[in-house]
Amino acid sequence: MEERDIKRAGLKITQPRVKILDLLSNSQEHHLSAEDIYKLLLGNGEEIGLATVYRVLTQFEAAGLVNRHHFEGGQAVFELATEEHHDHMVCMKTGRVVEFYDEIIEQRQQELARLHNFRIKDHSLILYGEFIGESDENA
Amino acid sequence: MEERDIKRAGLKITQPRVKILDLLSNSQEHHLSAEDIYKLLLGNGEEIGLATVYRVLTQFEAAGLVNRHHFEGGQAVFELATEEHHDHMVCMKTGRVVEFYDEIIEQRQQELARLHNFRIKDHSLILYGEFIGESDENA
DNA sequence: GATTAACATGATAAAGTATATCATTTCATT
DNA sequence: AATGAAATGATATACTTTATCATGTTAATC
Ligand SMILES: [Zn+2]
Ligand SMILES: [Zn+2]
Ligand SMILES: [Zn+2]
Ligand SMILES: [Zn+2]
Repeated sequence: MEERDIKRAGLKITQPRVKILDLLSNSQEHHLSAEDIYKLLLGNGEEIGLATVYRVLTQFEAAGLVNRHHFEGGQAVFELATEEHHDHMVCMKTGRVVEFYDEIIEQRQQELARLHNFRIKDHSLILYGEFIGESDENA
Repeated sequence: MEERDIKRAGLKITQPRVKILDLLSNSQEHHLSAEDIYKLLLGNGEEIGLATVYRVLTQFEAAGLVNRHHFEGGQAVFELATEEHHDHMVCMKTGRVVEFYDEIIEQRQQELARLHNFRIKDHSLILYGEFIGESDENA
């Protein structure tokens, strides 16, 4: 994701938009809440408003540049939409997020939808638990 | 679910608790938000406070009497925990909720967890879309 | 490069969902 | 019925997100 993509979305290339896209592209943990992004940017010495972060993320989502997920814990998290579709395992101790994709599950969803005369537009599969043998020291 | 279950949970049998349990037991749509419950009870002429509804639902959840789900749309919804585990399809037009259970998906989740050294404590699978050939007249 | 109109930002207000507080009421035991 | 413990409900507060709007920025045009 780069400036090209912002323009392609019909949005002006502004500092806040570029900064947010850069952060999502380069951050180690790439599932970030709006507030995470806001604080990380402030920590980097950038000037940005929280309202702008929320607004831009919503615009990016509408443009298909980012995906929004509702993990438990109040705040939605965002990630770049560069990767293929995947679902998530979330560690309840450390907050660590691992992505996975399983063709069998995806196909069964379609099959179940068909059985119920349902057309799937989107879905959310989140496994909550913990990684075995992992401490929560860096939670 | 009945008064017996409230007592079993170590809670006093009070009017608000009984009313909420009755509503969840007898309501046509049994996935209700705290505010749904509050307004339905008020509509029935019952006197109850919104804070009590939230408090009681949280207690019921902790006691395993109800399950909480985070469908999209801000408010969490609750349902009695009498049924076996199931997942949900949610119509984005009408709000209609259909429950399903698929052994293959459940087993694949376990398998994927094993592959990632993950112990599943809980999971959430929600399919969003629409039921084919259904209008949104009573959305 | 300057002009300019449209667009974007950010401080703040406001909305929406849920929890905390606490004086009063209800429950359940004696 | 008396009584202490627990629960209620009005309200305040917390928390996440969106709306408002004066000001600042972008990008197209000259
Ligand atoms: Zn999936
Ligand atoms: Zn992801
Ligand atoms: Zn399931
Ligand atoms: Zn259900």
